[in-house]
Amino acid sequence: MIDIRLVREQPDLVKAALGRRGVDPSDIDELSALDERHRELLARQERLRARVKSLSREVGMARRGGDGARAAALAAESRAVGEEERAAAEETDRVAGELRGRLLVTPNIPADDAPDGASEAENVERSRWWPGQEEGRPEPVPEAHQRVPHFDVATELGILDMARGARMSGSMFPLYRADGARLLRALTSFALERHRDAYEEIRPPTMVLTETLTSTGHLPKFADEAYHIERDDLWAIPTAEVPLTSMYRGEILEEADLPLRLTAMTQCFRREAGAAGRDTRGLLRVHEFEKVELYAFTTPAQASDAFADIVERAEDLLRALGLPYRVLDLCTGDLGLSAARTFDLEVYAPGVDRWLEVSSVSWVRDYQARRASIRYRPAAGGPPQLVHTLNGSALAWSRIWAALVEWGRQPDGTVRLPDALAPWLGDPPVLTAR
RNA sequence: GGAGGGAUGGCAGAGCGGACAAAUGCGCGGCUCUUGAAAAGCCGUGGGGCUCCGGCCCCCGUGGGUUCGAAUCCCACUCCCUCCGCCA
Repeated sequence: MIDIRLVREQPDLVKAALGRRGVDPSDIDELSALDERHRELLARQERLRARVKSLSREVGMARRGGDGARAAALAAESRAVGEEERAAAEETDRVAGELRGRLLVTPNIPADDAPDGASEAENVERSRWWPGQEEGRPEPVPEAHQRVPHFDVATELGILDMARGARMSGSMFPLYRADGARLLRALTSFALERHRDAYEEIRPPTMVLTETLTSTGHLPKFADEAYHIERDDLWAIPTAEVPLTSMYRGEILEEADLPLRLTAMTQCFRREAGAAGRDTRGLLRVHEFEKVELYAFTTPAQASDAFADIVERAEDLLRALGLPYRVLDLCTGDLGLSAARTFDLEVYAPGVDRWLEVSSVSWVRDYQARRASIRYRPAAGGPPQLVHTLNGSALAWSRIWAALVEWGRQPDGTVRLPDALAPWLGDPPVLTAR
């Protein structure tokens, strides 16, 4: 959530900032009006409440003083005021609920340096990398044997079985086999080991409460994108960001403990309701995939370093895997609801001839911390402050798997993988037919 | 799934209808004493909202209810602990 006080005190600033991402200024006016109405109602309710409390105290004193008649009269008056208060509270709650509902779907204020733009077409490419770039070699041109889509390579080798995955779960639920499954396992170990120096490894639950999914901003607005188990009212997580944010929900951290950095590999579940019919072949878009996430709770001052660190770690993995990639600075029109700034990392996959998003690193400022009430006690004293949260994938495996298989395909049809995976897949690491 | 116990501030733990944001201890911060430290003593120390800056209101797991008045009584739910059952 954005801070309602900012809306109250500097509505023009909020309108300008959110206008950059396409929010109608009248939405902000409505927020202001609801807020003002809410405060009026609250003040009225609290005056009544204070009256009830002071009358009740007098009842007690009168009774102890033996003045039964006076006590009865005061009690009657208090009861009347109490009824008035109950009615007032009902209206206050109604307006408060409406205000909260609006705030929950109001997007975050974009960072000043996030590029302006209306859609993904206006994202800005910040950098590009390919193997050998440091030695001055040109961008690689894929060979003919690398121009085979991963789903065909995988069928040849028997390492991915989408048809049988669909048999048990429906389409877009991949089933990896043999070396394909081993590759996935190797990637997770490879990444988690590399993050071990600074990030605590977590294995969180992957089914969460409604409140947990609301804290990150996925609810209420994007309920259609998530799987929901109705009987137990639990949601399948779309990313480890969701449980990790709630790890410290409602807590006050010590500044000395910040930045607090976590990493987690989890299954990620996405209904992809808005993309039905798109990218239905292979691994470009699936309902379930594995991803290693990096996460940080920081003070505001630590946030930009933490952001840079997550981006650097995602890039480091891609370089170690030898995959050509580019870094996109998302324009205001393409930012997710909670994000103030986001860098997407995309790898080029020669078989499908597409850039694939394999990481999205976001600085959320205090937007999720306010929803989740996660604060820190400043070392210098003073009241608790909201933390900043940052998250990023490093990395999402299904698309990495596809890119590795396409780039690594050799003329004989086997797949040569980067040496970085040798500890898990043999030296040299090669995927062969099942 | 069954039986029982529990949920209070950073932690431990009292409070069981009336000035309770809540004893006490620990922890933490400041001060005194001391060459310094320790010990001792004194003082302070939860969060949130609104405010005409005087204050006022809310928060004792969550949500309802009873009452003039609820941390305290009633109901429901959640979570934790112990035992039994079942189970990867």
